[in-house]
Amino acid sequence: MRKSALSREEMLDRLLEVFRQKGFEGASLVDLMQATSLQKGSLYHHFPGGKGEMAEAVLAHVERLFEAMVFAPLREATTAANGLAAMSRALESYFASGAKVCLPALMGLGASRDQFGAAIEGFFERWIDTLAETLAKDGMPAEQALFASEQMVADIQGGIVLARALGRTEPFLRALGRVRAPTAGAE
Amino acid sequence: MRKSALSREEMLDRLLEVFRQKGFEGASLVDLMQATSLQKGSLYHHFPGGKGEMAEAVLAHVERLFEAMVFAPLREATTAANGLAAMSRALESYFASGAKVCLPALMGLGASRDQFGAAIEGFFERWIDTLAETLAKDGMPAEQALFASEQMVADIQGGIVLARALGRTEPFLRALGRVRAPTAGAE
DNA sequence: GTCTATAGAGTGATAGAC
DNA sequence: GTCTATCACTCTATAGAC
Repeated sequence: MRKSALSREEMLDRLLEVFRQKGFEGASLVDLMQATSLQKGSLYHHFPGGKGEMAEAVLAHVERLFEAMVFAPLREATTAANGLAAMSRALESYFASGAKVCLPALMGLGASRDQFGAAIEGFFERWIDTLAETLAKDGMPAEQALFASEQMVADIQGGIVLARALGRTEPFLRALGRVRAPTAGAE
Repeated sequence: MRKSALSREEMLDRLLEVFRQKGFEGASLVDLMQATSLQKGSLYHHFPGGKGEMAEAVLAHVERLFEAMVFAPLREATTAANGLAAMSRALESYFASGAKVCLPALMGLGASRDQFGAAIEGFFERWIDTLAETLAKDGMPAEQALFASEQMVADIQGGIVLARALGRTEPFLRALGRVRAPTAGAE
């Protein structure tokens, strides 16, 4: 019984799902145990720091997922339009068309911001910066690209808020549409 | 029978502040007692349904605040530009320039959405609808006004998310700026 | 034997309800 | 203030791979 039943990746995926659904304060150890099919002792073996260390690891996991799914395609795109299209596609599937929440945003709004501020801040800074570099590929001045990127990320996050609040996915999908066609709204 | 030390309005204001800072799950009865200077028994006298009823009452309170501070000025404005300026001013002070969170948004993202979905949905629907009617005053077609309103609310909510996440108020203030000057971004 | 992952009884503290 | 349930967490034990 020594081999790990779950890979660390799979474990983090399941923990992420619990935190996304219940938030940090709302997620109990029992929830986390059930999601991973692990007992308390096993969870504490992997995360000696308890719930806090789990959340920290999950936030790092999310940033790795974004690096692979969003940031890398943005960097590799040759034109801004291509990059935006790739990002839009990735976000649509990652956020399940607006039904699923952005964990760094959720934790940033709540009280857990105090404990995880650095990871949350890093996540959004990296997103906005990477996006700005992509927009600069079309010759947009650096400062303008930064503002446009901030607006796009804000629009997307607001789209998720509205989609969740209204119980409809359209607000999120329309926000993605605006990002894909920045003729209206990016400058 | 003693006179209650706090008016109901004042009580709701203080409860709101706790829920804004800690979220629904994160707010404990002790937190709520301290914020209101009330004992458990007194709190349960005012809200027999416990924490859930407090949150319900606080959400209704927030909608009343918005009605007075945001929706009414929007309705009374003679031009869209005047309405947007009034809304922008009200939001800047209500959200303390981005340092304070929007409770319906926070609760909509978290698990408390299940319990308070109706109030959260109503809040945002009302906001978007009122805003769309204001934009229609300048002759914008109804459907376009609805999309533009949704985008504005999304941009503002995203601005709050980013302001909190990054620990800077500028993303929120810039979102308000875009709302005030809808030449870039509203259509 | 050692190391690693799983397991679960049991701790005190605190939760929300009444 | 009193209640019980649940909280996050500790500790010790065990099973199997090396």
